[in-house]
Amino acid sequence: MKKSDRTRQDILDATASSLSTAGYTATTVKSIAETIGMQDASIYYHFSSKDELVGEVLDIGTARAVTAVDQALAELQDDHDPREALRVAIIAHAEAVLGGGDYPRANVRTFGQLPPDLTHRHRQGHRNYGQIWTRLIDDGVESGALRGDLNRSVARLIIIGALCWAIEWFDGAGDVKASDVGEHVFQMVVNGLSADQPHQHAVSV
Amino acid sequence: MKKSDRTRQDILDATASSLSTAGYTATTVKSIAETIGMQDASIYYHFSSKDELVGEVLDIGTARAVTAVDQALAELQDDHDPREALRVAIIAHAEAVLGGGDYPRANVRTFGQLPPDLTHRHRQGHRNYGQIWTRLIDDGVESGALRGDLNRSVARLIIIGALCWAIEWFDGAGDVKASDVGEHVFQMVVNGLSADQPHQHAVSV
DNA sequence: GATTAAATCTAGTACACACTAGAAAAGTCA
DNA sequence: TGACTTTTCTAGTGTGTACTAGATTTAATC
Repeated sequence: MKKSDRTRQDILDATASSLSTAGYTATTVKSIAETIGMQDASIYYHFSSKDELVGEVLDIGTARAVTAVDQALAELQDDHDPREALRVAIIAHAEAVLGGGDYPRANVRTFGQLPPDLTHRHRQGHRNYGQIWTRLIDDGVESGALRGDLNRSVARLIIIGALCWAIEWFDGAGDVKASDVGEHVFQMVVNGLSADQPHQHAVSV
Repeated sequence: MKKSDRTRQDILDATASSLSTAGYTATTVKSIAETIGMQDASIYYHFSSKDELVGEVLDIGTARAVTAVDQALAELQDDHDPREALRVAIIAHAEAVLGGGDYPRANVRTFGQLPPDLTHRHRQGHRNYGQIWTRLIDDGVESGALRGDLNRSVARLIIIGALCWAIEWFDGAGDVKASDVGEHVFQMVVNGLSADQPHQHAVSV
C-alpha cells in the first residue's frame, strides 16, 4: 500500500510541474512517466485516464488557493478595514499562484486550454472561489469603504484577472517577489494610480 | 489571382475564428478546411504549414490592436491629462480585444498555448505593444499625475493583464459592453476602488 | 523460502494529426 | 475550342497520442 501512495504522489507532482510550465497539450502521459522514470503504461495502474489525473491536480490546486486566502483572512483582526481584507486576500492569492507550489500554478496556467469535460468539472470550484471575492467586495461597498458606482462582478473579475495573468509574465527569479505583485495589484485597484489620493502610503519596490 | 486571394482570406478568417474560441490545439487544419468547405490538403496550396497560417493570423491581430490604440490616442487633444490618455488607450484595447473582430481575440486567447517557435516569433510584436503603455505610464508619472512609488513595469503588466484576462469571462451578449470593461479597468486602476477619492466621477453600469 | 498480491514493463492497438504527391477539376485567355 | 495556368481533390505517409492486454518483475506475508 505504501509504495503505491508514494508513486501516485510522484505522478501528481510531475503532472503539476509539467502543467504549470508546459500547459495541457504538451503535458503527455509519456513525458510525465519519463520524469519519474517509468513507462507510460504504468501510469494507468494509478490513474484511469490522463484527464482524471489532470483533474485531480487541478482540484488540489484550487483547494490550496482557497486555503491560502481563507487562512490569510482568518488572521485578520475583528475590526479590520474592508480594504485591509482585500489587501490580505490579494497578496495571499498572488503568493499562492505565483510563489507557491506547482498545483495552483497549474490551475491558472491551463485555464482556457482544457477540454470541455475538465472545464465543466472545475466550474463549480471556480465559482466557490469567486464567492470569497464577492463577499470581500460586498463588505467593502456596504460599509462605505469602497465605491458603489461600479459593477461589483466586473470589479471582482478584473482583480482576479490581473492576478491570474501575472503568471504569464512573472519571473520568480527577478527582484519582484510574488507578494510585490499582490501589493501592486492592491495599490492600483484599491488606491489607484492617480497621485495624491487619500489612503495611499508610499510603496518601495 | 483573384480567386486565390479570396480563398486565402477565407482561410485566415476561419482560422482566426477558431483560434479565438477553441484555442491553438483544437484548431486543426482539417477543422479550418471544413469550415470553408474544402479538403484539408487544399490549405497547403495557400500556406506552407499550420504554424505559418496561425502566425499570420496573430500578426494581423497584433497590428489591429496597435492600430486601434494608436488611433484612439491620436484623437486626443494636445493638452490632455495623462490620465485621459491612459483611459482612452485602455478602452480602445478593451474594444479591440473583446468587442472587435476575431484576430485580436485570437492573439490574446492563444497566448500561452503556442509552440515555442510561434511564441518567439511574436515576442517582438508584444514588446512593441508594451512600449505604447510604457510611454503612457511614464508620461503620467513624470507629469505628476500618477504616483511614482510603484514599479512601472509591474503596473503596465497588471493593466494589460486585467484587460487580457477579461477574454476568459467576458460575454458580449450580456449587459456589460466591451467599453464598460475598459471603463472599469480605468476606474479601478487609476482612480481606485476606495470611496471618496478625488478625480472620481460616478460611473453608471 | 514459498505463495500471493502489488506494481511495472513489453508490445502492441487505434486514432487524430500535420503534411505530401500526383491526378483531376476549374478557371483564363488566345 | 484549345492550350495553359491555377486551384482543389483523392489517397496516401509518418508521427505522436492516449490507452490496453498480458507477461514479468518486485514487494509483502505466511
